[in-house]
Amino acid sequence: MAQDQWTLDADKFYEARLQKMLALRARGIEPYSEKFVPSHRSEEVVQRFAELEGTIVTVSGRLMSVRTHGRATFADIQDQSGRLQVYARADMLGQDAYELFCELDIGDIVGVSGRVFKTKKGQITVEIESFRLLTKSLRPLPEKWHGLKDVDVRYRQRYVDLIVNAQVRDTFLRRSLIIRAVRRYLDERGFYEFETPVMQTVAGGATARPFITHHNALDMDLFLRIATELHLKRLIVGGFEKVYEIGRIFRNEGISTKHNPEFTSLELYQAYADYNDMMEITENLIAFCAKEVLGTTKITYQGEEIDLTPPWPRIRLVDAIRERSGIDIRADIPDDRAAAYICSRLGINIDKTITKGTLIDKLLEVYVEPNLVQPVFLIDYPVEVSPLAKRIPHDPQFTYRFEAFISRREVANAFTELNDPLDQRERFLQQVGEREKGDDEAHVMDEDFITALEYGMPPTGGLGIGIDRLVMLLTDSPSIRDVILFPTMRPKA
RNA sequence: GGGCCAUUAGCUCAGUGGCAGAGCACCCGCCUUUUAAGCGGGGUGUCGAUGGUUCGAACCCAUCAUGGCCCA
Repeated sequence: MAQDQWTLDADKFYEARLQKMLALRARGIEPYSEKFVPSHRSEEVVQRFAELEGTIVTVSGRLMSVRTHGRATFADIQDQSGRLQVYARADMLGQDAYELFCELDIGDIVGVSGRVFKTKKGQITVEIESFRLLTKSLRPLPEKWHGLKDVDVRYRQRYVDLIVNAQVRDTFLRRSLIIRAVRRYLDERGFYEFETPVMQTVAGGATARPFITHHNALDMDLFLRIATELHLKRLIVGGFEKVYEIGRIFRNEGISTKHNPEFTSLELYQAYADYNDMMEITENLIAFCAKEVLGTTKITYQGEEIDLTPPWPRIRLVDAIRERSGIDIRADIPDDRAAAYICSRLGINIDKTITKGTLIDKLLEVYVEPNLVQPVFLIDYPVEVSPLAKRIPHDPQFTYRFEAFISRREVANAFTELNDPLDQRERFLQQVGEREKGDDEAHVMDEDFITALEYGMPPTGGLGIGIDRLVMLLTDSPSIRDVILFPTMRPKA
């Protein structure tokens, strides 16, 4: 790393800029200036040209391109809202100031004041009367036509990506707006946002491998959370009735276009509700976000039209699997032995131990998911794969659980929460059994959570939504790395 | 974990065994309403790294590194 830095520092472009910066300072021009107060954003100057024409405005931003014509120069400055053309004339600024302006480099951050006008070609422009260098840039920006494409550099140096790729800037602004919309939707409906521990002695609430860290003073290992579920339900036990958390989750799994080791989830819990209420929240919340950010519930994702308008159809998981694969979960897979038989019959390969649960996951993945383009709720999941969901009383091998799918991807997972402490213990023990059989993603025992349930948790509906996947959907992004600012990367050699 | 592909100038990319290339960026000169401004001049490089083959390697081989796509 130090070597890398040294190599960069030896860079010829850097050297030239550094000398330029030092020369400015020697002349009494501070290259890292202080507070500067613009009167308008560049976008405003363009949008409100009719009223601003002829008036003096002050704008600030990064110099993105320069067109010099001898005694006059055009340049584009870019602030968060966009780009604005500015125009510097020697006769207006005076010889010294004009020459100083010409010494600016692309990438420098400047503040300018001047009169708003329109050029012969109709370009809205600010004719500079005064300007100040606010920050000298010592590194050259990528070129103006093709921008920055190298994904390795784009992710590692996202700041450069954000400077030169307007599309990327737009995606992350939308991400922020989507999360704002989620909060607004929930806050307006009486939900309270809480924060629960990221470091836990037991990482539960999902089936996934956790990251391990170490607390020195206590000399003990801690796990980074894989879900917010069990703590939020403790809050329901504690008497809060509508709670949610938008937070970072960590899962020690592979990295792909759909998986980043750290990602953001929304989980919410509502006392005295059930999974039907969660379905309503899911479809309305996602439709609300789409409307807030895109102005419509009819979106295009990777070339496919998707209509998010509620209500979304509800299909029982058993029916979906039977319809697509011909396998009837109830009749054909009574136990793990039957599951193994089905696997060999269908030629399905499962890299984990074949159980009823893993086979159902596989059938879902292979036969059902590829067809789920339009939003749909698959409901009533088998108890084996749903250790925290309440059983359906008249059909106890199944639970009040659903997953919402859009564009072949799971975007929400929810259930009527299991609040029977005895059944919960039984389910945990079942999971511990799976773990002992070698499934290191099986759920762990959490005695304190059971104790909480023993104090009594009201009937409750709970919902989890993957924020990153939602953002991918609403920004038409093919990879999760397009919606995570600083995705996990190996260090550059 | 496996397969395939990529890595050449600041950026985007050509270059498949014989002097290291283009456009933009950058540097120098000219140019007062341009806008992928224009005109003239200049190549600024550890060809990802390390070995090997060869008279000679950016190019062929091996290993490694990072990234991408597909599979598990």
